[in-house]
Amino acid sequence: MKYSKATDYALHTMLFLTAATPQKPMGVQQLAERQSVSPTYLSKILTKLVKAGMIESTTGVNGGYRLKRDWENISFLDIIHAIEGTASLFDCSFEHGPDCPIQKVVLAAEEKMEEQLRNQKMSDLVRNLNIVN
Amino acid sequence: MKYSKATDYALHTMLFLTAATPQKPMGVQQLAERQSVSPTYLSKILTKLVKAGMIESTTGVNGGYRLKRDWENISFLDIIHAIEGTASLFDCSFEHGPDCPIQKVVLAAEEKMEEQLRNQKMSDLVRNLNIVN
DNA sequence: TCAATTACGGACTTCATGTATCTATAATAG
DNA sequence: CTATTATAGATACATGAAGTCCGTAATTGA
Repeated sequence: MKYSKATDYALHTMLFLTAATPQKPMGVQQLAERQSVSPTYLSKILTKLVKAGMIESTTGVNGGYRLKRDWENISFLDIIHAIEGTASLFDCSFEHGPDCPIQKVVLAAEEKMEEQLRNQKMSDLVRNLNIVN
Repeated sequence: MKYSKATDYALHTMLFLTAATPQKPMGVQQLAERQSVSPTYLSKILTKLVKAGMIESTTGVNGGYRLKRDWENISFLDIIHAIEGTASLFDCSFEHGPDCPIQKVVLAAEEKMEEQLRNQKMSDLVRNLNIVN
């Protein structure tokens, strides 16, 4: 069980955009080069972030991706959910009613992890960084 | 990102064995029927638990699987690690030194989840159950 | 108006892994 | 010796991740 590389790309891109906070949008070309990933693939990932409302995109010359207002409140969990989906990481496939005791335990543990990821904002992380990336 | 069905099978089997605590070992045949899974497949899963030292197996007639001593201290995390492995669920594939701030955040969150799973013993769960499975 | 630039979306390929089955082997009880 | 049971290897299949290719749409600047 692992988070996908797409999540890795998304988190790093968001960290960079948060640290940069440029007026001008940044093209996927430059963003892709920083992570040694193909632009078209990264584009697909960033489109998910756009649809989740975290960033906005503009086409045409000088277009690209830029943080939206409220960017200071974007958490790790927001980004991860946008890429991985919001399904819980355990589904009891056994037939013993709706409340499986095992399911309850695992989901409670997962909730602890999500609580941490929800409390950690990207903007907080940038604030504590000297070197960027 | 999801826990595998194998983990689901392993957790349920361990819960059942813990609740049953039989003198006689229980054959994979019966264990498999309870979960509607093929015996040979479940066998492969249980072999992992054997190698992890949680249960022991005996071949031949009246053979099967049985809990080992110290079974009262087996945690959810022990079982999950035996099946899924112990690798962390996030690896930064970016090139910026050994300490990636993103990695640190995600791993700290994962540690919170593992802490819960480590504290929850199977035997504790059984103690609070009226109906078994 | 035209051309260059940029994001978006669909189809597709490739590869790794989970899930599962089948069969042969080894060990043990009676 | 035979039946029963776990173990291990080979194999097959489905699914999803990772990534590519190409056509379309929108926008800017000349």
